[in-house]
Amino acid sequence: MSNVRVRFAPSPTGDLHIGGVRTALFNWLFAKNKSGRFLLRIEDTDEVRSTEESVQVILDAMQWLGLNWDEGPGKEDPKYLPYYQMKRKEHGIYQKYADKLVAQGSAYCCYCTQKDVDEMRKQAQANKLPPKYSGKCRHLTVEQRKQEEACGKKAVVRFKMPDTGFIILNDLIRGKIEFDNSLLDDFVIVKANGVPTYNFACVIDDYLMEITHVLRGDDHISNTPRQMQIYSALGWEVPKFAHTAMILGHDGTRLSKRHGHTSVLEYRKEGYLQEALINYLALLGWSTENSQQIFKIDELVNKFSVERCGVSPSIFDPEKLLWLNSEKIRSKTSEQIYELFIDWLKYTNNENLIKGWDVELLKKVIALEHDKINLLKDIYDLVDFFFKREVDYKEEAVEKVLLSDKANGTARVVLTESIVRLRNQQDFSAQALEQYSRNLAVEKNIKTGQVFHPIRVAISGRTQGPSLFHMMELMGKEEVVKRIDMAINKFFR
RNA sequence: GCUGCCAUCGUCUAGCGGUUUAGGACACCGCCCUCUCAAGGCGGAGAUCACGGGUUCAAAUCCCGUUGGCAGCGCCA
Repeated sequence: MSNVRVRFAPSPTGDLHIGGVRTALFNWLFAKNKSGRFLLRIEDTDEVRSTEESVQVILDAMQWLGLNWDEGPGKEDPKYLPYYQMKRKEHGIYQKYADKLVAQGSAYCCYCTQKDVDEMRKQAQANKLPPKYSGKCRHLTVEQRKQEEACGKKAVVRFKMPDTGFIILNDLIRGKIEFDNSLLDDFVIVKANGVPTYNFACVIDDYLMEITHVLRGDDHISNTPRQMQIYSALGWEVPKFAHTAMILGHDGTRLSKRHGHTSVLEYRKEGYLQEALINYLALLGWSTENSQQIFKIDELVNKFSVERCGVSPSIFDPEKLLWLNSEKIRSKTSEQIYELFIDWLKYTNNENLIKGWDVELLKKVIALEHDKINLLKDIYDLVDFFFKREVDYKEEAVEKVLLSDKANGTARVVLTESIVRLRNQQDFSAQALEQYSRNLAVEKNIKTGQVFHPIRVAISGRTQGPSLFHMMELMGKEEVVKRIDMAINKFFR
């Protein structure tokens, strides 16, 4: 095992997003590829928006995706726990370092109100300067501080950014990026309520959890110089950073609700396979030399490298995801698809849909419809006519194949003849049935299609479906005859 | 406004100075297969490599600039 330690650190303020999954996936792949450890840390310092339910949803989603963590909630390592930031806060972890920074003069208490700060930012922006906090409270004397406290004001702790110099980030994906310190303001590291802010908690935890590599979206690039300054002030070694390009919606803007499904859960409900989502997301912002498209998870692990991550953002393409899903489904056995279908029904609370269905028959029908399944949710509509007592005759199909001028006469003859002859048909195998049908066509001097199609519609109610003769074989003589009879009664009486 | 990132077919991408009349994949179109629908096979269309300058014998590939897009600029993460 290497010493590589990476983490996925979601904030539990909603469902797990496509973008979040991609970040988690890259971290997971990186860890597996390097025989390192993948940790899950819950960044719940947003007391207003963080929820218990959201934590559970994220945990469930990660599990479903197979992005299992080596350390994190439920898999605590005594050396690094706890894995929830609010719990870590209760342990005084952040306060300790905030105090240290204040004591050594790298941070200070600030009593400015939200309003004051807004005003300063507006002012700066009006002067075409970057919106910065002015540093007003930087040099408060002990006296002045006491005075502010006496007024009942609660202080935030601000980090003192150097006024000069540059900080250089050597990004594993993008190379060298330079930041001008003077453009950055003294950002808050501890809020008035004593809770650490993201940039601070993140650094403290990454250090204490001995994170070696930080892989995250490039929307975090601008946070990096701030975080690096904290590492530096504390005399800590900076981890390696790798900023991946973001995933955008069809209009090229940051993926959000208005782009349709953004939550993993929605994809699960739609009947996407976990491996299809993983495979697709791996393709967004990462590629191999030969542009391979379809990967097994192990292959992904073996071939992944940050060096081959792209720098330009990519647009999420639902169509390609769908294609990958159908590919993954096609690569499974019908037994496996059956299992997945059952799991999906359970997950969506639809088990009653197939109540009373013959499981063995279902598996065989799935095999027959195999390459038409794009999503697990497609299966029901593809197979239900096998199991229903009453055939649901589609109006269009009946009109076109049974009743139209073109079909008129022959459809009726074919069905009435078939009902008698099929009843006496000894061999009900697909092969024999095909022979029977072809013979009938020759005998009546009509095209094979004029035999096949009416029978298809009579027994299934639709014009589309699996191989007719295999369908008949599976249904069995009794059912086929019954259905043809039903059709005759319905349309030719 | 400030700062940063990015720029190859509609989309995901290969490409790391000559092997490129720019390769693959999705989607699209056509043909074949065929009892329908799919799947599969074959083929097609689709990219003046954002633009403009350099560097070089040679540039999608290196450098500079321009434009455009996106992101960040919170006591959110």
